[in-house]
Amino acid sequence: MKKRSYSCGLDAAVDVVGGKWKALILWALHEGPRRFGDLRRGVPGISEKSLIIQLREMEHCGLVHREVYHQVPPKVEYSLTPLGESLNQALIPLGEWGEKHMETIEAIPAA
Amino acid sequence: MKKRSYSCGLDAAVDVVGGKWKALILWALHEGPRRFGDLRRGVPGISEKSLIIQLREMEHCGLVHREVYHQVPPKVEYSLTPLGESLNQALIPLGEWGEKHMETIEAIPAA
DNA sequence: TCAGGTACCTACCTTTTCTTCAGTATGGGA
DNA sequence: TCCCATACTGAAGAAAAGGTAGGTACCTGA
Repeated sequence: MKKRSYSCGLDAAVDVVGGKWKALILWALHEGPRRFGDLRRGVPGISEKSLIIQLREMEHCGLVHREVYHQVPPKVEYSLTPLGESLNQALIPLGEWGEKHMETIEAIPAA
Repeated sequence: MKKRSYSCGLDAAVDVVGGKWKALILWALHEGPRRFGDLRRGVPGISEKSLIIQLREMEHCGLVHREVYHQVPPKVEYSLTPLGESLNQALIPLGEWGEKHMETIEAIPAA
């Protein structure tokens, strides 16, 4: 969250789910609660540090819920809140678009 | 475009439309072609430089079309390609989500 | 002759984001 | 006694993104 006022709904949504990882993390949670280490493996390429930061921010925004089990070794489960769930629904068409045009996208030259 | 392979469709879509501005620019084009200066005014807060860079990248990806009119003073129109149009469609639910939850989002404390 | 308007480009700098790597706490098992 | 696994934290630095300020080119009209 950086802004306080938005020019449109998309502006607000991008502010919340923008960045390199948030959408992917949200997506990785859509089948139910997952542990930290499990999430880390489920979002290929992310570093521990980034994952934690993103999770904290999304928790702060009310998108994900964090449940600590006082065990040794520690166990923490992350899950979607209803708000996170609704956002995830809104991301489905975007995911489908990417799926459909993935070959086109991959064929774009780097330079 | 930074990656060559994606873990899922959403990953690919985020790679294409990620960042602070691309989604907003795409959105601003959804009613038809717009001139550079017009776009600049239509995407509040963006700097000239960022707008140009984003437009170039999206042109490169085949999302927008750039039409130069050889006039003085110069006139350049940007419009959506069919691919850009389809991506825009996929962004609609996200925009609606943002619209619906904007008050909630704005109420999130900064710290 | 000279400012005006449009669509840029370039250099420089700051801010933000991401990664890497090292380290912490806990208690069970070898 | 020491190592293991998990879920973190912190420092440091690189890389990416963004902003600012200046300049270019062209023709028009004053």
